[in-house]
Amino acid sequence: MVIKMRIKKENDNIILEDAECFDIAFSLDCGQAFRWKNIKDNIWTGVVKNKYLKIEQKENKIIFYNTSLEDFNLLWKEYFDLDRDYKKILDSYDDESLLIACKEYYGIRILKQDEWETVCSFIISQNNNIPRIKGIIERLCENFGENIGEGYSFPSAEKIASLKLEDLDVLRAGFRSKYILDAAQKISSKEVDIEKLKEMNFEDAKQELIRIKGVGEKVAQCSLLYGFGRIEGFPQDVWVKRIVSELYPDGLPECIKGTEGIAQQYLFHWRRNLENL
DNA sequence: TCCCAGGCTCTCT
DNA sequence: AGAGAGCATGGG
Repeated sequence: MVIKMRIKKENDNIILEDAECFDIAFSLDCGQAFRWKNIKDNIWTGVVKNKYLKIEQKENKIIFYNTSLEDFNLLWKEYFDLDRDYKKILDSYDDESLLIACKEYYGIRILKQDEWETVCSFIISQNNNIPRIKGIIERLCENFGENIGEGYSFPSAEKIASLKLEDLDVLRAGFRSKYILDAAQKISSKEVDIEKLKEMNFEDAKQELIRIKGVGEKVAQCSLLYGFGRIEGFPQDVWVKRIVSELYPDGLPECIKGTEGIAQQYLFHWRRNLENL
């Protein structure tokens, strides 16, 4: 499969030209990742694993500042899911409402985030609102992550597992702190083994994740979709449940079979923004 | 002030 | 197995 885009190196930057179906603002701010900051216009900064990135979109170009070709190929290409043909997938949809959502928010991509970070982040997301989720995660990184010069990395499961429950009070995460600690302990001890999860089928992997306290159906689906690249995941939060009951009471459209997670992300963002009008 | 947030656990039927 | 209360905290 060949995806239409051109990759150029210019000074210390990587320039991506004519990438199809890639809107960085939609992708970074549609509720799947919580650490990206919109510093101005269409410029965003964030930290993934131990790398800081400043990224800008203008016209047909996306600029990855201070990025080596090696980092682009080894990290960012996967993170932004650049080997997947989103245009082809969206073109295959034939459901009326879904097409509206896809047209309105064309360019959302499913980010391939770090597995542990995703599990932890979506544990924090439960019964919570997005500004507060971002705040808790920011405090988690500043207090327990590593200073990488510009910003902090997301702390490892091992680091969090070494802490006491009351050490997490600084997060002001409420009842979620004990879940964060349990997730860190089970993952760092490999009682829940991330590497093995990657080899499992979707249902088995989901059941493994649910062994972590504070991880239920929804958090497990989010983890698999955003952290493991399992685009067949279909997390149903309050918004998606509304969509399903309003539009698809008799079942999801056949056309999204296999790419449910991508359809879900467009529908989620669309339905959620309708409410804010 | 009150309601609610990208839910889960525990308890009671 | 299905329903409902309780949960910590703070944004709007």
